[in-house]
Amino acid sequence: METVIGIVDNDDGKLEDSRVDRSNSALFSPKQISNPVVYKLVRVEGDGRLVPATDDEVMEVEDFLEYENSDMRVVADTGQSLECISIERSSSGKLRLECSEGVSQLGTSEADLGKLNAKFQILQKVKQEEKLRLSSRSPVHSHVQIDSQCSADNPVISEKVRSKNPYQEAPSIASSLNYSHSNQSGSIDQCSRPSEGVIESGSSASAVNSALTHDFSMTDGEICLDKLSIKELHELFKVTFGRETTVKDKQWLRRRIAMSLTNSCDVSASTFTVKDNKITKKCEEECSGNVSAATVISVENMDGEGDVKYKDSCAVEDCGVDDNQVASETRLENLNTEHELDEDQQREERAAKRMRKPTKRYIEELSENESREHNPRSSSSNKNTGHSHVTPTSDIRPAKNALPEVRTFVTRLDSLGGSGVQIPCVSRVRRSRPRKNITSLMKFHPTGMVETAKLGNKVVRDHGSDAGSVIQDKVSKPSSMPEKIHQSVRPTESASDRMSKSTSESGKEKQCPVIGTTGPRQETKPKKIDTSSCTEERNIVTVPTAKGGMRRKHHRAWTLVEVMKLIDGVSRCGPGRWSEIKRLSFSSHSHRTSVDLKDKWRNLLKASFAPTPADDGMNSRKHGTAPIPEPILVRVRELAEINSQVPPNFSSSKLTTTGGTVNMHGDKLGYL
DNA sequence: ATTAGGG
DNA sequence: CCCTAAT
Repeated sequence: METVIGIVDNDDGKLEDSRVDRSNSALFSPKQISNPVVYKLVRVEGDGRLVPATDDEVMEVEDFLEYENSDMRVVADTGQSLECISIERSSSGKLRLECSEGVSQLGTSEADLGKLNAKFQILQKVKQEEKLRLSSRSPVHSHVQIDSQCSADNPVISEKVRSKNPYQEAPSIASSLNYSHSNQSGSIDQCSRPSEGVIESGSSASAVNSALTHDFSMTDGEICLDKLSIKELHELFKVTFGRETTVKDKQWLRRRIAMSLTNSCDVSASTFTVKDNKITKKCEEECSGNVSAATVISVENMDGEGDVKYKDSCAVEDCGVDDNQVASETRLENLNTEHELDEDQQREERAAKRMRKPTKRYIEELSENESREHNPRSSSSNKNTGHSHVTPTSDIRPAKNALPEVRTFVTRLDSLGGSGVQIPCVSRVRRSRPRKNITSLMKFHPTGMVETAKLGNKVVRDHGSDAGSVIQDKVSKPSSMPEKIHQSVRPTESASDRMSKSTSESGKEKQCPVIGTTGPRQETKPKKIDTSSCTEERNIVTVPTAKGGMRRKHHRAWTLVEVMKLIDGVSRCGPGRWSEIKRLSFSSHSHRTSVDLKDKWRNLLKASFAPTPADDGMNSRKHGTAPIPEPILVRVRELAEINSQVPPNFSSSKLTTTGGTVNMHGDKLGYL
């Protein structure tokens, strides 16, 4: 059996990584290849086609894999968010899903996961037993809805899924994992393709998958979590998210944890609806049937009224529509709240209680949250609270060809134009450059100026709050201002700015053409959501500009990993070839333009030659700016010398101190 | 479009 | 980081 993994980059479907068989052979050891499960990286086109990766793409992946130490793991770099989602098969044959925020943090995440895994392994047993019981007791609904992409292009898959024998034991359940991340990170679709005996050969892998997935979200997970005391939940939470929580709502905690553990998407509605025995069971079954079901569900809800679909996908006969609705809603709510976990339990609790119709935006956020643990997203959620339905920025319309229903497709009401035209929205892309707009408005429309100015201020404030306290942002965002304004201003500040820059404005706003009604299968790609926004939205500071305008300054601290990559790149391509380096070493990190690289290098140079960076220590760098390890500086120095980039002033004085390494290139040393 | 430099 | 001039 073959598993195809496609990673689609959010931005207009340009795919970030992809690989095909050949790459497999190159990257993996023979024995791994012989493994029944073969991971194939392909690019998923917007229309859902799977296209073999190009060499270029493969290279990118390789680069990435390098990082990951070549576990049998495929990592999809979301680019902007640096989110990594990997599916790894451990030696034990257990499949594990990982989601980490960034490469640099990978280690940590893994560790955490490891802990979690350990903790949950115990539970697994229980789970399995339970599963067996369940399966024998009631037939699992095999029909699962598959992600549109997969289903569209790979009918086989769906078929296979369907064919899966419900009565089989858990282990033999063939499941196709479908992860669709609507968020920026793009989506990862994993479809298992039954080339041959799906059930036999595939079963092992699939079983693993399902087991894995089920761990937390499913029955067992549920149950387990259910049984944990608050304290334990807190502990778990801490382990999971690396921070404490004050929330006392068990349910909430459970959901959070489950989501996180399952890589979010997988958390099925059941997770949330635990209370109801019935539901739980149903869910379990459903879950066991297919992980993707959950995902699908969420997507559907996004649509606005995805209930119908949910039903479809949810094979469980017991499930009442209401239940489903509730479940999904709840879930969404959670997602929504997620990002703000940090401190206010108040808000959290409130959110948990509140039930409101899911917005598309929520979904986006959800996905974002999933990928990135929590990210206090600026306000968007709150704003929407008021008028939940229309999300100015954009809506995601999952193309689910699978469903006949036309109405499922999401459309966005373009209030901006006031035209009231429904536009199927593809992705949330910058509609226009806010900054520019504002300025231009100010300049040209004296009348509008007031309003605009106000907006500007508000925006500024928002940003400030972003940087400062998230809470405030949310709470204080009355959003009394006309929605329109919000739209024009806020939306976008999202990341698109940078994204467009670095990613090549490919997407430049591809606003979807107005299409009255589209078939379900429409071309729009659900995935392209720019999740980056969340990433980018953080740390945005507005600084006054001489001209009276305000410019936004994003600050993303350079991680050690990035620095190392940079250095590596410089050593490979030489300084000055920033775009090259960008391509080589930073293809995955969408932000960080070549200019950024250059700047960083400049800084590094400065730092490396600066008066003994190390010694005084705390004095100079207490800010929390990591001191940049000597070795790295040394490396920089070396490179600088090699390229005769030695800063004017400090030519050699410090070099001597650095030690032998430098001397290798000796000619540079004045002393010699 | 990419670079180098200044701010 | 952002911006701009120079290539």
